[in-house]
Amino acid sequence: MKRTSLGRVECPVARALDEIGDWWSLLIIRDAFDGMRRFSEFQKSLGISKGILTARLKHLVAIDVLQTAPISDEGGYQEYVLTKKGRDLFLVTVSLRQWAEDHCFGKTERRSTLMETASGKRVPRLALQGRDGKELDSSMTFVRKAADLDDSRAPRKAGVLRTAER
Amino acid sequence: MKRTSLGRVECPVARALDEIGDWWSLLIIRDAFDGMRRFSEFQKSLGISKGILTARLKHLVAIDVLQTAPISDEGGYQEYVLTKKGRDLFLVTVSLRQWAEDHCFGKTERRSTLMETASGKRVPRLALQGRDGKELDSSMTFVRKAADLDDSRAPRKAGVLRTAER
DNA sequence: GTAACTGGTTCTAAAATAGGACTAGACAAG
DNA sequence: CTTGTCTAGTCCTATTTTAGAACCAGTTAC
Repeated sequence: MKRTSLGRVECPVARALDEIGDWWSLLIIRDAFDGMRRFSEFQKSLGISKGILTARLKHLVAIDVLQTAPISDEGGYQEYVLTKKGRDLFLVTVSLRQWAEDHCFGKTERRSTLMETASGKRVPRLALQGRDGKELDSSMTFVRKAADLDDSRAPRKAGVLRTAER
Repeated sequence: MKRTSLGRVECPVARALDEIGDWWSLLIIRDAFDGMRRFSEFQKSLGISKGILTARLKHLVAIDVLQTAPISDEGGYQEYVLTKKGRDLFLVTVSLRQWAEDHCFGKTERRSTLMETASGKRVPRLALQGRDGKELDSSMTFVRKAADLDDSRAPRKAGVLRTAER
């Protein structure tokens, strides 16, 4: 009973999770953003078992999120660095970080914070701007299935999104 | 050897993944954004086993991402709707979606697309704006550990982030 | 009333994980 | 160049999680 693969599904969210949605990948990527490069650095930071870390790093290299590079000239150890594809996960980590800051910490709990180097201040809120410049939320969008290419103004199939008030 | 918990870690990314970083949660949330509410809708859409779906829904209700509501007046079936905490995951799904659109599809592969209801056009790119209004990338930020509260201009501890060119 | 559907629970087998023991090659000191 | 330590893994076992199917009680449809 192999874990079901989402690699060939048409929903991009599912494909993303198929590649980096496992328990450890995004934490490894977060550490890579934080400057870590060596096997032992990741292992120490995450407290992950070596077997799992080996498998995860191999997978991330295989899907071109990380790349190996010789650590000095020829022959010695190697390190893992983010590729462009890996660096492009930055906004994913930022969105997760901001969500957790809002919802997963008690008022008095300490947390690490993402800072802007230039200003020395906290990074501003991530926001999705619509065509008119105003902020978009989920109720102002819908998903067009790949099959509906000729029907670009189709409303959300299931009707109005119903949500809880709080 | 229980899966290691990240619930009490100080890094918000880790806490977020502790709550919703498992194999199915974000897909359930994606479907909820897409208007799904009933157990059977989720089960059909995801092709997930009922036992797992039951566990995942219970967990999402327990952490207040979803909420149950009676489907008609008293006694009948119930449905699952997003709470505010759940709706606030919108940008997480958008960032994952845009990343996968860029990196996980062949040129000719069909994909579903997130559309803006007002304009009928595709939702614009998500962008993180710095204090000066310019777009921020990972190299222009650093993580301030909770312990360094009094040291807000500390540079990234591990030095310059090294990445692969491509 | 009966048939089908909904929303589960329970079972088994397979896969993934944690944690530790072990090891080949790199590197450092003398 | 010899010894000792470090690095980056591999391999093993016990436990946990997952997939998939069977089963079941209450609800709705006919």
